[in-house]
Amino acid sequence: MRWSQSFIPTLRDDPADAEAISHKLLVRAGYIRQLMSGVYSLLPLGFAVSRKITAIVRAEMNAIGAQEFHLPALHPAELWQRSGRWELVGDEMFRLKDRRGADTALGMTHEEVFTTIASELRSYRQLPQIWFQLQTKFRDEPRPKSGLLRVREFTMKDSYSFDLEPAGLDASFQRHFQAYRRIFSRCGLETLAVEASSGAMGGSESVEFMVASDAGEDWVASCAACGYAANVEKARSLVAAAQDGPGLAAPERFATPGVRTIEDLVGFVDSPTAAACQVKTLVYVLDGETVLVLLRGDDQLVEAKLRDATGAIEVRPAQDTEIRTALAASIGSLGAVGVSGRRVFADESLRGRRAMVTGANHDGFHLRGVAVERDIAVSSWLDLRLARAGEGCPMCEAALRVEKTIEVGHIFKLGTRYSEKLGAAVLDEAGVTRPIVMGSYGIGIERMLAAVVERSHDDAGIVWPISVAPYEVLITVVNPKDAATSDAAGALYDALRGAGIEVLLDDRDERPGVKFNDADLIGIPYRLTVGPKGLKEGKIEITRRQTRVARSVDLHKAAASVTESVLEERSFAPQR
RNA sequence: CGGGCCGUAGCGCAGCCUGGUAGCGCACCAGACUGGGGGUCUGGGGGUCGCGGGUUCGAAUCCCGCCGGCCCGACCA
Repeated sequence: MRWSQSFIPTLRDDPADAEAISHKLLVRAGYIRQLMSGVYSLLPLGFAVSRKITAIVRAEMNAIGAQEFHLPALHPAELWQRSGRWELVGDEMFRLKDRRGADTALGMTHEEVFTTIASELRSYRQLPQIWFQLQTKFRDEPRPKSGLLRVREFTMKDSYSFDLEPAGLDASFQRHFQAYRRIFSRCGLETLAVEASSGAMGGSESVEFMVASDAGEDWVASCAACGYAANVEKARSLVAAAQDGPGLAAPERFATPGVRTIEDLVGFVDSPTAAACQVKTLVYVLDGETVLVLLRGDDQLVEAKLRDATGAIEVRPAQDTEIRTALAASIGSLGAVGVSGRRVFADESLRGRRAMVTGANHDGFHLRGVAVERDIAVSSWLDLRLARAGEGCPMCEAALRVEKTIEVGHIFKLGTRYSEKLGAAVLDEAGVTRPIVMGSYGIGIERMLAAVVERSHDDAGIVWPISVAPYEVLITVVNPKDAATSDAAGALYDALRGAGIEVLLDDRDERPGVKFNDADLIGIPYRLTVGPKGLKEGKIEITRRQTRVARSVDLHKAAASVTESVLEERSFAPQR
C-alpha cells in the first residue's frame, strides 16, 4: 500500500481524556476512532491488526479440531428466557423490540444459540464437538473505559465444547487451555493463567488468561514459588493466627461517641483498638434476604466470593433504611452479637478469635471482649476476605504477589446447565438420554490488540511484534521528488511485495522528520530508509523498530536481506 | 446509580466571570523555497458555539431543562 493513497490519519496531539496509553497511541497513530461511549471504529491499520490476530486465533482453533460457525447477533428473548438469563443478566444486555413489539436482544454471548443448534445432536458417537465463531458481542457496560480495553461492542472468539462425560469436558478444556497459550504467545503476549470466579456464567471451574498491566482492572494474586495464581475474586491466602489475650467472661459495652469507622475506633482516645482486633459487620442483601457478613476490621469483603459461596444471584450492600430495620443501629455501631433469626456469614479468619471489639447495635456504643464463636451465632464460616500482597500462598506458604492485569481470555467448564434447560441431549452407549456436558471459551480480540500495545510501546509509539503488525515493512522515501530515490524505493517495494512481504510505502510529500516520527508512531517492525544520501553510496538503511538500531545495506541486496529477516522472524512464532 | 469535570473548525484549546462583528495552534487547500528526525514564507477554505426553551434591543457568554463525553466510585460474564 502507498501511504499517499491510503487513510492513515496520524495526529500530533493526544486525544483528550484518554487514560490508557494504548488508547492514546491507537488514536494518535490512526488505528481507531471513537464513535460513542465504548464503541470504536477500526480504521484500516486497526482492522489489519485485528485480521492478523483473528487469523492466529482461527489457525489455533482449527488445530484443536474446532469448526467455525457464524451465528446471529440478534436474539429472540424467548431463548434467553428459557435459559433463565433474560432476567439474570439485567441491564448489561442491550434489549430492543421489533416492529411487532416482540422482545429481542443483542447477543452478549452465545451459549443459548449454540446450545439450540447442539440440540440436533442425537448420539454420543457424534461427540465430542468443538464449535467456534468470531462474532460481535454487545454488552451495555455501566462504565466503558480505557479505549478498547472496556467497550460495549467488540469482537469475541467464542467457542463451545460438547462432551458426553465430565472427563471429556476436562479434555476439551485442556485443549483450549493449550490453544490459548499458543494464541497469546504467538501474538507476543505473556499471559498468566489464573483460577477465576465463574460469576453469572455458572459452572464448576474457570481459568482466566491475564496480561500484567497497570491499565487493567483485575487484580491477580500469584506465587512465584509454586505457580499458584488466582484472581483476587477467588484467591485464598494464609494469614498469621492472631494471639488474643484471655478475653472477658462476657462482652462489655462501652461508649464510643462519634466513632463511625474502623479507623475512628483505631484512633479512639479512651480505648484504642487495632483494626485486626475488630469485627467488621456488613449488611448485605442476597436475592432479597438481608444477611450479616463479618470480617476482620482490616480486611475487605470480596463480593464475588460471597456470591460464589452462597449461590446468590443478586448481591448488594443494604441501604441505610434496610440496615436500621435489621439491626436498629446505623453504620458505625453495627454488630452481630446477640443477633438471631438472620443468617450470619463470617470469614474464616475470625474463627477462635477472642477479645474482639464490635458495634453494640446502639449508636455510639461498642462491645469489647467479644469471643466470636461464643457470642455470635455464625451460620457459615467462609473465605470472604480480599487476599493481599505478602500474605501466604495457600499451596506453599511463600509470600504472594498481587498485580493488576488485563483479562484477555476466559475459559469455563459449564457442565449441563444450558444443555438441560435448552434440551441438548444425546443417547449414550446404553441407550440412555444424557444432557451434553458443555464448556465455553472466550477471547476478546480488540482487547488483545490493546493489551499488546500496553505491553509493547516506547516513548515514540507502538512497537508491534511482527506476528500482528499491520505491515511487516515500511519503506520511508526520504525525498519523493528526487527521481532516483523514488525509483529505487518503488523497485524495492515491488521486489518485497513479490516476495510475499507486507509492505507500506511512505511516499507522502512530507519532510523526512514527519515521516520518521509517524513511522515510529505506527510501529511497523522493519523500516527501510531510502534517500539520496545513501543512494549516492548505493546503500539504504534497515531499522528495527524495537531497537531503533539501523544498519546500512547495499541497495541491490536489500530486498533479499529484508525478506530473509522477515521470514526468519515470522518463524519465531511457537509451533505446536 | 452517586460525586466531579467538559461539550466552541478535523484535533488540541482560548473566549463565558463582567452579554455587543467567533478566535489561536496544529491539520487542510494553492503557490514558492526546502529535503536524513514534526522546516520556512505568501495567500486561502472551513463554525446550526451539543440540543431545546427562557431572560434581553442583543446570548458562545446569564437562567432552566435535556442530550452526549470523560474521570473517580459503585457495578461487571
